Amino acid sequence: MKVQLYNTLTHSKEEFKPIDPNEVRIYSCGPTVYSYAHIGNFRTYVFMDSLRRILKYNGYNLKHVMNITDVGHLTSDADTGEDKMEKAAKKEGKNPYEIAEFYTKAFMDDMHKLNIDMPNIISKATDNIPEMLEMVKEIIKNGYAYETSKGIYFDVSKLDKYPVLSNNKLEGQEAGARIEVDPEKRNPYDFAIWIKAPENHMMKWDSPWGPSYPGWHLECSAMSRKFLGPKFDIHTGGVDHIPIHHENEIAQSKGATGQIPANYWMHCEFLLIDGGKMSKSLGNIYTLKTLAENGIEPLAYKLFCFSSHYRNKLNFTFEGVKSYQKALERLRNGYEKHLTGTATVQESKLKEYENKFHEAINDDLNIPLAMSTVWEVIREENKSVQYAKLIEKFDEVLGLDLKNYKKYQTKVDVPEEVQKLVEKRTLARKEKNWAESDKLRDEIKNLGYSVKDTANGVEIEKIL
RNA sequence: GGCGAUAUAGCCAAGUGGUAAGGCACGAGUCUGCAAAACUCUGAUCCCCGGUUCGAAUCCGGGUGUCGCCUCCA
Repeated sequence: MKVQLYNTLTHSKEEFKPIDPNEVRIYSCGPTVYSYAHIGNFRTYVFMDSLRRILKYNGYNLKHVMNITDVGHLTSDADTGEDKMEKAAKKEGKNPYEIAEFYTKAFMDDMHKLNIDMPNIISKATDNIPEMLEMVKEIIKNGYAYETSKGIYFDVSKLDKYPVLSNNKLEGQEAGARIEVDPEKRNPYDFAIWIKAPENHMMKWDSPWGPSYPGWHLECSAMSRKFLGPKFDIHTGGVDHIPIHHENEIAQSKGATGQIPANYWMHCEFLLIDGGKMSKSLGNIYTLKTLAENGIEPLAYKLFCFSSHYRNKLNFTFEGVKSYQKALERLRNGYEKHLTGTATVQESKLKEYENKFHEAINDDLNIPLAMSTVWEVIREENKSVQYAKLIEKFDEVLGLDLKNYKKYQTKVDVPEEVQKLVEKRTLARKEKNWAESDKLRDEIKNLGYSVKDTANGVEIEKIL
């Protein structure tokens, strides 16, 4: 079955054809590890996860690289701001390497919680400085860069075409409207590929231009070429990367190798919060931890991401994400029911569901549509292990870890006080003393726990 | 000012020419001492106006609203 992917480069859906039929080569822009990643960041990694899993589902082998940005990402694109890593380090009283290590680990932990299928190569920018330096030299040699007092700048006017991804018309933009004009720059859109370090800069390396450090965009160009070669298949990132980061990455690669590094450029849309932008001033930058504090599992957030197509904005609300916490639990329930089912299902019926699912995911990752098929199978009246197996197969793409559903069933530590009340209530119920039993239930509720009488005995849950 | 996206039931949303997937909530029911949970059932003609067409949520034109980017951001 053909895989269709939307390519930002051509603004259209295209049939996916890998360069090497035996191995799809992918590069994904990874995190800048200067603070905890938020749920908006993770939407993009959930998208990356789906892409990986869908390609694998279609039988492709992957060689996939993701970078960890631990240097050179400035707080302003005017090449005047502070390095994010150093800023965070200053704030937390640590050195930049400690900051990077700490937040890289936090990031990996969260990725694991989301059951993200990880790229096989994950590499830090600071481990690839020689390759970057080499690329700077090539770009200069090829006549695409020049030196100023601040560093080495890429000359966008030397390119046949500068914005290739977006339709931004440079003429329509007012140079310096919002960023300072650097008189040494030849064109307003020229950007730093290599930056001369000020005296107090902590992360710096020797170079022909003295102690200095790389521009943010350079790492992706250098690392993708190092691990995947000058031309690979797919490049992923968030939509915000389109106008600057990916344009500049393409510019650098063209300057060094003469070609656009990837054939397909895929971008995940933003997550909105309550219909608007996520921002520090509104205090709505949520992390997986924030969600956990509200009783939302990481995998419920992942399922929430599946409610919308990756190229559409998705509106996050707590009400909305809670509904997927519920849905996740029902998904597990439904799977469990099939697991113990004894009905026999015709192969053709299974095939029909499988095709429907497969067609949806192959149509530019239409997971929201694919989910409707998943629910159809879950809700199938005839409970059958065959359906359970089919759901397991679907979960190879979804990555909701349904097979291990038991692992996620809430195990709460109940305080002794509550435990005693529960026992008293069980006794009262045995004696059919409903008044007493209901009174005890209220008392337990006041302590923050709810009791449910199920066929298998009493279940206690912490009220969130 | 430039670029772009979007407008589908209470909420989140899929669907790009043939009479609207799915999830959650609400309501009803089964079960239960009651409740909860679980399970089943139930709902929309698709922002407005005009056009193309045998036929449009789906194409075209106009309008209105919302949102994003153009500054760091996934």
